[in-house]
Amino acid sequence: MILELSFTEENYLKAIYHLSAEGMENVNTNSLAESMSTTPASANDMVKRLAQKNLIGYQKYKGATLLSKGKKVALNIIRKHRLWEVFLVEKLGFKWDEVHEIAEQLEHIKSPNLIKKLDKFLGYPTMDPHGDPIPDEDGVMKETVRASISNVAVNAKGIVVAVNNDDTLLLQHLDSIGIKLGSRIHVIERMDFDGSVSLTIDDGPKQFISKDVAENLMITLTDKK
Amino acid sequence: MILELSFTEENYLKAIYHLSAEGMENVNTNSLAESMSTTPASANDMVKRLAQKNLIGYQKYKGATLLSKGKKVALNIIRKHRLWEVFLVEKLGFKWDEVHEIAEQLEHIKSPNLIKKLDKFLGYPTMDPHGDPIPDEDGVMKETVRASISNVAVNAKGIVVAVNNDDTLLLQHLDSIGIKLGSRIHVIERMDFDGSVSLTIDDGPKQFISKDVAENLMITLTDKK
DNA sequence: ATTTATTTTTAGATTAACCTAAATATATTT
DNA sequence: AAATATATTTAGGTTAATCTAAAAATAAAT
Repeated sequence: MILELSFTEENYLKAIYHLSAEGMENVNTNSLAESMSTTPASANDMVKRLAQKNLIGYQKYKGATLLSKGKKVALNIIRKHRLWEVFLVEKLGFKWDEVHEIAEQLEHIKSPNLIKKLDKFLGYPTMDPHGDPIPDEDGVMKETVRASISNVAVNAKGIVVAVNNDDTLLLQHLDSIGIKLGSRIHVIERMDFDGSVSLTIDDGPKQFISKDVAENLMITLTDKK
Repeated sequence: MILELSFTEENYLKAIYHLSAEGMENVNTNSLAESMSTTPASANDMVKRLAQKNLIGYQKYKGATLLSKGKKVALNIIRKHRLWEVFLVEKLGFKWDEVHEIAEQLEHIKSPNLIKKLDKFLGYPTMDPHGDPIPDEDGVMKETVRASISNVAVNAKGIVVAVNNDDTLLLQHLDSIGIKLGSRIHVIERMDFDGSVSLTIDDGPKQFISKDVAENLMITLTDKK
């Protein structure tokens, strides 16, 4: 049987997934309603509907949990969302912080073939522009590791997700060499004697940063397995 | 005021546009219902709704016509549809006859900025993979001219929309040199003494076709103005 | 010019997704 | 363990988009 879900149903499943991932064992009605910007009554209606379709488990007053079917749907939506974000940033030139809204729409386009081809077109990325991992077709995500550039292996690729220091001079320096949140980093070499690092930023020319800068730059990378 | 239309409303406006373009002065309820694969009662409901929003003109028993506001919306949807089709074919490698369904979904994504950037990414195309013209941001379409390759100017670019002959040998020949409906043709040279033509197919290597073949191949091209 | 056929409209229902307000459970305090 | 607070559910209603069946208007045919 082909499972035809509405945009709303898909969004609820996604919200339940995210709340679960944040540690909520049983997703309660109020959190879900808040996360969906709606009323508890509406969320409750939807929870009943999704439970009846065997996408989530639910008992009165006990909250909701994704069942395998629902989890698969949620991860597929997240996969689509993140792939589209990569497309918007890398192909269309959007900034990493402009793409969420648009991806929220694109994630509901129904065509497995489209996503296969998009994935290929993008070079099978494993991470979105925010540094979050992209689930594969079976819903499997590579673990995301967050580390300072001074600690990652040579040849590592990752995305800048934080700067551990709000020193104006550092921020200005980063700006001048073109590093910002969302920048794609490829670490090329680390000099032993002073800990400085050579790397590329968004596939640009090779650049050098000092140990001091490297230590303050956090990137996420996807670990094998 | 920001005009927020549902997918359904957008689809009805598009259908009314297409029926009008096919020569129907006042779009009647039955045709509209058929074109939307729904009942006359439903089409009638929607016509009333669209008329109330000043998108179409409508009088009982007299059918519907697009008003300027509605026409603008319709042309914008068509613009988005056709740009997405170009993307699907040229960037993702879909066949020209596989993209309609997906573009029907993508055309409803709301983000003017997205379409601007997509248009740029695609190199500001003026024609979709079926040879239909793409309206610009103001809803203006270049006229589409349909002509045999033996008649078009040297340097013309167009899309194969018909083969004026169903001779099996011709069709096999076209197949062997890689010409099919939807192929992008760039005419490079025409030899005066025998009427043969050199051209590229989908930006491939230069190829030659005889006068006989050229005469039977119809392409569309967009005319200046 | 009636009759017949077709088209269009209305009336009345249904379903998904929402809402508010009230009722009921569960949790937390005292 | 009562009382109070919070969370959850139910009851009842709304709107968009659909439907079927019947009524009304227009068009076509005899």
